[in-house]
Amino acid sequence: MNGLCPGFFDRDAETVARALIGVRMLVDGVGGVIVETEAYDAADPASHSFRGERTGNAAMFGPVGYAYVHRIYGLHWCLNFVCDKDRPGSAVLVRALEPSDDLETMQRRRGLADIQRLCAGPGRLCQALGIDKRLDGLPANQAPFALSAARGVQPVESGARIGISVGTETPWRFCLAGSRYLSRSLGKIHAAPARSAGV
DNA sequence: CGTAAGATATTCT
DNA sequence: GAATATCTTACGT
Repeated sequence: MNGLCPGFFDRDAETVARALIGVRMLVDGVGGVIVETEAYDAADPASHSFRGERTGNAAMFGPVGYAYVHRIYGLHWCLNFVCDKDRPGSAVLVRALEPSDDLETMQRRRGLADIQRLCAGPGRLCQALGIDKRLDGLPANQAPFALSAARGVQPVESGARIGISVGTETPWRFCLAGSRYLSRSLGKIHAAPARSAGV
């Protein structure tokens, strides 16, 4: 069952990113409460949709409410939900959640006992929940996904996004205020470390 | 707490 | 063939 209202993902990326804070997300019964998200849209140079539709990001231009899963740095998975039915190419990246359901499975997959860091980051979250390419293009309101609405209004703080080299001035990162399960605390982000790959 | 290094799928030239 | 990337972990201070 899905506790989110029908038009939840119809709205713009910023609104959806904010609304996702406090939502409980499970994949095959494993997961927790979302505490950190980031918004992206087609006008955003940091977004995968910025250069238009390409092979691999088709889900981002598909119907809203679907998952867009991709690999980053060749090693880690990232989970997004497509949103904004009037502006194709918008999505919300799920960056961190507070583990609550089936902790043992997540700890086993991560090989880590520390609850605070189990899902504190996009790659960690995906590893803990077993998210991979199989889930790319699947609807968020069907198995294995299970999303249930947040209880009441959540205190949300916004700040600069992480891990991108452009568009860093857009404060489209959203966190549950005071949560201990964030990937990084707000305000402590030193601007664009960026490129340094090869020597 | 900060800086540095690692390792690979996908995309572009 | 080369460059890029919505990170993570490890280690030095």
